[in-house]
Amino acid sequence: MDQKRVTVKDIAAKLGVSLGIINKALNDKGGISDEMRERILTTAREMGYRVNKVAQSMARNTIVLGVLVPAQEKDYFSFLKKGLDKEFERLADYNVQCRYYPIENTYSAADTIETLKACMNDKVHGILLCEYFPSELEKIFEELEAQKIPTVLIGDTESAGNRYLSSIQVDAYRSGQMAAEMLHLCAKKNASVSIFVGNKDHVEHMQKIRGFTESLKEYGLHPIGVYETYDDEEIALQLFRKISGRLDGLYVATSTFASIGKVLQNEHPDLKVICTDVDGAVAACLKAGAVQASLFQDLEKQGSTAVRVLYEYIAEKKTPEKTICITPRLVIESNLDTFI
Amino acid sequence: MDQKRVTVKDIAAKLGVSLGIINKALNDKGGISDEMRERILTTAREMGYRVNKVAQSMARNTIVLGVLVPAQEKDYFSFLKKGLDKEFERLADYNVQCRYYPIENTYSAADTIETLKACMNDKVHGILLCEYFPSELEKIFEELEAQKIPTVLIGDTESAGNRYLSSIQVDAYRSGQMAAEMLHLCAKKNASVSIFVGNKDHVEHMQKIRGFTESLKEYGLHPIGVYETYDDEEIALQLFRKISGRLDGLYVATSTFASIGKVLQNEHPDLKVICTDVDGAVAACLKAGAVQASLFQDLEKQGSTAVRVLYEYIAEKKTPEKTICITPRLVIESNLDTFI
DNA sequence: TTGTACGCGTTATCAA
DNA sequence: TTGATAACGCGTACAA
Repeated sequence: MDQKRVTVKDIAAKLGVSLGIINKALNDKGGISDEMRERILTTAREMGYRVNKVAQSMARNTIVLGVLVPAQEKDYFSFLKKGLDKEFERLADYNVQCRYYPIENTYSAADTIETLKACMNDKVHGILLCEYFPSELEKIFEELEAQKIPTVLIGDTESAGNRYLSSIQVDAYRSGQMAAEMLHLCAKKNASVSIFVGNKDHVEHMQKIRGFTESLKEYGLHPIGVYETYDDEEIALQLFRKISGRLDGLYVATSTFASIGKVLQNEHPDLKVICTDVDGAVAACLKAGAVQASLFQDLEKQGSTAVRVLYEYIAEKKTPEKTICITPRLVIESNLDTFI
Repeated sequence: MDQKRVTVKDIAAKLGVSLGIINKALNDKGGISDEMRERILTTAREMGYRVNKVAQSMARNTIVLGVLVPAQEKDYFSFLKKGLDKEFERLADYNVQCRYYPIENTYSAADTIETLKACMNDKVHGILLCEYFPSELEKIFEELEAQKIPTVLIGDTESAGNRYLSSIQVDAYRSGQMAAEMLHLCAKKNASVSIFVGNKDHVEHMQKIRGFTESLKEYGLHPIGVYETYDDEEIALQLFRKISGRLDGLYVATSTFASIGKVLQNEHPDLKVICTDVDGAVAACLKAGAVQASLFQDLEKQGSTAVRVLYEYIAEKKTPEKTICITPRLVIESNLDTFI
């Protein structure tokens, strides 16, 4: 740690060649003889050369990243955006520019394609896609691949085939497992439990259901139904009222919890409940003891991870995992304040 | 986000002055008229200037950080060191050097003072102290303060008076609270519970005791004793055998758990146990269901945070919190693998 | 008090 | 295929 780092200059001096040729060798560029490349690479290795990323980022051309976002930002999206902005903030000093491209209607294939084309026209070096998107996009993903524009997805990957660099996701299967384990810990033996999701069509929710029900077996808990709330508070409440009588434990795997939370405190003192994420309703119920725990999905981290992964691929040729899962974090009353 | 960042050059050009004077104004240096400073600072603000840290770190002199470590590394220390090294690795590109100073006997005031003096002789810009240390150090801390060498402590702060920049600690009080809450969730009502710590003299352990016992009251759990294991597996086991009969729940607030773990699985199926950190024994018991949860103290994060805080103070004049608490993370069986 | 010039480690451009 | 040189944004030493 004490001695100075080896620089390209040191290599050039040792070999008696110029800096330009060193750069070509180190970066796999053309216009250099095989012999020279070999010579440079071996001495670089011998001398323990490692590129200085800071200097590198100053010298190279600006990297431009295009981020496709929904034009009408939904509530949950603000957390994601916070993560994106935070990471772009950090990368600003690294000579990285971010360009946001709002999509009018994220359910329209035409809108999405149009926006992606605009992105490509602007010659961005990488693309970030942060919403569910329609299924007729195969063609445009082919085009992106042909133009070697790496694309990182947040969430759903269905319509992208395999033509994306990486996707950032909630570790949904594990969420289900953790919820089941927590219910196992705090509910009575052989308890009857249930799960509420938004929509079974959603891959993420299906994984939660799988993780949950598979773990239930191991813990000897009794599943009594999977219910879809369609993320509607009214529906959620009605479903809850219908089944709450024979319920010992409940995993609310979606953020639609407020309506249930209200009746929970007074009417169902013995019901054990695991929630998802942390909003005002969840926090209140945790404090009141009406909810035992919640699984914080850390959207902000998803956002910052997505940006970082894309940047590192472009700037440092680091190939990320095809699927990056963000592990949910366990929230209970006594660590609640660290999540707000 | 789209347009280019304002640089010192831009400010100089707009004002028709030189770069040197801009620098003096921005960095509170002498040899500049008040009027000029004012003029520069206001236009800098108007133009939205923000320093480019990357360029800054390349241009300035190397920052040298001294790290005092125990010569005989104890087991737990390797995790801390991992965090230190990781952060130094990251900062290497930022023109930061790290110099390790081993202390022969960390319980000897003379050894510690000698090492600190060596550190000062080398004109380090900041110091990191990562071990408990003796109590006769007030003088040397005064000297450090006089020489304006910022010092960050990891763990104990007793002998430093108030003469340190910041200290990084486990959030011990909260650990106690979280353990109590977890026992409340999984043990029966009015359960009798106990806590094992290493040593009551240790501030950190006292805080855990406080957090634990205070929370017990709120949850209606019955405390039946605080026990010191002196981090000795034998003692821990003996204590455990003595009281386990009348115990419903146990919080093992120190890493001394292996011996208890062995007898736990067969002999005490109904006892609820919360552990600290994750080693082989804890992992095995979590998998077997003999331990319900553990509180991961993230030593690695403590290490990296300490380095980062010290660096940011020196390089960016960012004054950190006097005490930085690392919140423990809840480990259960289904997220266990993410902690190893 | 202000200005000038050079250096940090790398990339990029153009000439040889 | 190779070399020389100018950037990138800032700090620093020294000259004016």
